[in-house]
Amino acid sequence: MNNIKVIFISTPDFGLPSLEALINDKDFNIVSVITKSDKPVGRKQILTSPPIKQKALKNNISVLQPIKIKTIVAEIEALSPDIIIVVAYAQIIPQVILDIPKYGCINVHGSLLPKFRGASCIQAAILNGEKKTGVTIMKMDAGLDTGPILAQREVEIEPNWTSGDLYDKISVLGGEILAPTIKAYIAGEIQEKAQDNSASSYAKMLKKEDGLIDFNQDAVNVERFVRAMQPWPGSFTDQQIKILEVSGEILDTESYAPGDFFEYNNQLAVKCFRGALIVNRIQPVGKKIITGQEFLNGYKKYIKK
RNA sequence: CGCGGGGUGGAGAAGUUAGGCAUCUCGCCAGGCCCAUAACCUGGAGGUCAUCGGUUCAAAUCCGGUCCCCGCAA
Repeated sequence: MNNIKVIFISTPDFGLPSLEALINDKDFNIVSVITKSDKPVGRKQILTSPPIKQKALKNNISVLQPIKIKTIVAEIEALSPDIIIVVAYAQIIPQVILDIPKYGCINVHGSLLPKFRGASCIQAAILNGEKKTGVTIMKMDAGLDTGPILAQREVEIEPNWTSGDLYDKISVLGGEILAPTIKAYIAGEIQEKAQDNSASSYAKMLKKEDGLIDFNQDAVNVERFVRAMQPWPGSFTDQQIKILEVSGEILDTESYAPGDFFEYNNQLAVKCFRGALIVNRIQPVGKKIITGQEFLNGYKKYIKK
């Protein structure tokens, strides 16, 4: 099997390893890449292309950037793809498009389905305190991440990993297994495995305000939360202070209220509902990222005696 | 010109609203205390207050220009 006509749909750099894998495999012929429109980015609001578009153009692949994917059904039909591959596109693909390719639409998803369906699957795994998660290649159907599974690969979650770390890992892993899985699938060598809906969970898309830390949680949960919200949306207190990195767990801190900053063994600590955490890196709004010790030295008004 | 915060000894901050001696915590150096110490005590060095200009008897502080950093937004 060679010269498989592929349309690749993705937007963020999460999809880059997958796109690269298809580009480097001569059995695939990428007839088009579909991604989101260019957006103004940064403080200067410079119009910037999605990373996927940049990669595609560098490899002379034509790029489509519809506002709504529904508007280019005819174009997709005209390309007569054998298969469509979707990696983190942030739009629902309508049934009319799912029906176009002979071999259907394939999705690369950043969790071990049926666990953590939805947009923030990676953050959810850390937030939930999972020991491992992974990547799933599945056939798309009308539901949200409900289609039959073609392949999965597991990743151990290291105790200090942020969502950013895990994201990188999973995106690379997805790129590694994508091409072989699709070839095996087209060759009819894969038995599709239906998802066990009773074991499913759903991780809804995060918003900026979801990064507000709830110090009425136990320290162990707050620590996971801080890692899960890194690098986006970040974790912050209601005092306009971002907390970037915490560690450890202190148990004998009865005299403070949840959310209080205090000094503990010459280090900055923050009280949670049960236990407290050492704060390693912190950032008051409008200021640079500083260490807990620096915060202790300079921001005395925030420190409870 | 998308909105907003900031630049003060080596680090992090206060002081700017209302102009009037350069302040605090930490670090550094020296000495002391101690069996000993990252603990404690005493003393010391280290500043063109980002930068350029203006107002004033007097500017970190008020006015104008420039450079740089950060948050929001994406």
